[in-house]
Amino acid sequence: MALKIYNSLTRQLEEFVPLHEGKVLMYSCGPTVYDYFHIGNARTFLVSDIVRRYLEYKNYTVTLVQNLTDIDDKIINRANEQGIDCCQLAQKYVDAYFEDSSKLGIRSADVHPRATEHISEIISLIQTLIDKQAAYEIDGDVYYRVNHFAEYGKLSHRKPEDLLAGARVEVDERKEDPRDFDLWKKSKAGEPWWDSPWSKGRPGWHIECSAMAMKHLDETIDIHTGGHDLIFPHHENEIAQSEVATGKAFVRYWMHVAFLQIDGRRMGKSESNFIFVHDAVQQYAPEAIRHFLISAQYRHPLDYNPTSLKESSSAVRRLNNCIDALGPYRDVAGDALEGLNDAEAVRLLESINTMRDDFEATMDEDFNTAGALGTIFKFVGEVNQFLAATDNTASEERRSVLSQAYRSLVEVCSVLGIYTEEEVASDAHAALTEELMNLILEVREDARERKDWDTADKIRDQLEQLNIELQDSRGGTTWRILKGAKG
RNA sequence: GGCGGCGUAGCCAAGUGGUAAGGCCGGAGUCUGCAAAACUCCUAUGCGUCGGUUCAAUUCCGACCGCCGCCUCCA
Repeated sequence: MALKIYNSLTRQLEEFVPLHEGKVLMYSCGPTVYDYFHIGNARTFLVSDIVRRYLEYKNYTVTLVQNLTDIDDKIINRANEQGIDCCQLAQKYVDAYFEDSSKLGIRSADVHPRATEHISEIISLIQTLIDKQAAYEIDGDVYYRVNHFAEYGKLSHRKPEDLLAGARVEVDERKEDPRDFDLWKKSKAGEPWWDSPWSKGRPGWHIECSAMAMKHLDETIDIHTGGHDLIFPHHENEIAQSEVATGKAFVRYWMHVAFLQIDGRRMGKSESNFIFVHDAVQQYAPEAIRHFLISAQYRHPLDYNPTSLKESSSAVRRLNNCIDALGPYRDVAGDALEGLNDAEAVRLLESINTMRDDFEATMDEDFNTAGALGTIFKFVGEVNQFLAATDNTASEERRSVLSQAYRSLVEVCSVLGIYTEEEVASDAHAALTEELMNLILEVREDARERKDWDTADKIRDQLEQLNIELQDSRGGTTWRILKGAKG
């Protein structure tokens, strides 16, 4: 099956063929670290994470680079407000970025380059552009000469004249053309600066991504992801800078993530209607937040509201219940599933295969995570049905198929990050917990024998307070520590 | 003005030229001391409106209505 990606550049679904077979070079636009990131930002980061995971699932070797913009007007302003150094401010939010994104299960990129650590690469790229007449210096500032690049506007599908007509561009009289943008900004008093051939100053916003993508990946990369708002001007400018500098295509597949909305409006820093991931993870389980963020296809707007998060929490609980129920079969050996006699087992095996095929077919269509969730939950229902018809003395055949169901389910859920396998609790502490629980359950069982329901219910209720859930069934009482109990 | 997106059950959301995945909530049952979980059944003759093409459209075409976004920093 072939993966297809919607390429913003062509506005079409295209079959994904990486430049180098089996290898994918991927760049994800990361945060500007002047504040915590909100769940709208998280949506984009999460999409990158899932694209990467799915490509790995398809056996590609992925190199993912995600930048950290650690010098910028907003950082300077915010640092001034707080009376601290830009570096301190940036470092604080870099740390927060890693902490919060890791809570959401977003894996670190292979490289997280910072703008301030690539000043020399940036300067040399700017110099190349100047040498090629694609940039010019005025009073220590360097501007990109948009007119020099005939294809300017090809990503955002804008005509040069339209860009002028809109004319919300701040007019700087010194620029040759209002559309020209900063490559290097001369520093004003009190601003941080780096030495350059033109002035003591700092890089413009767009140039860092070109420089760092080329340094850590290549002059042509396969996939570049970012929020929809970055199409213009950020990514348009990246193309202009990079392609003039190298004479090569910069990015082969551009992916842009639609906005997360709140109350029907875009969640944005400038709208003051955002919810920090930092706060959301206090309230909802990471898997629930992920489930919510991927419950719509990434190119469709998604509206945030507490109800949706609650729905996702419930959905994730259903999934966890199913996987937990499969847990006991996890380590059953054997793939030898030829010649099954048990018709039910055969049917479940077919369900497993169907689920995997459907999952892949759906994800192959431009990472349709919402559809993928559908296939997973359909399968959950089938597994539950099978389990309901299977008692504790399941046959070897059934145990083996259940084991396979477990592994398949965990694998696809891991691609989406909506299920995290718990570390095997094997320390002394866990063993003690186990024994204590056995003791408690034994006492409770005695109470139940006597029909002393008050005592039995008291034990159950108080354990629940400790996030331990008891379930009485014919086969006895089971317990488990609730995951994602925040929701 | 230019470019783009969205409108599918109470809510969220897939999807297809041939008759609507999945989740949540709700209702009725099974199981259970009760609960929880799970299971069973029920919940859109209809996919914004109006036209057109077609044997057949929610799916294609056109018009319209409503909502949103980008064109300026924002994922």
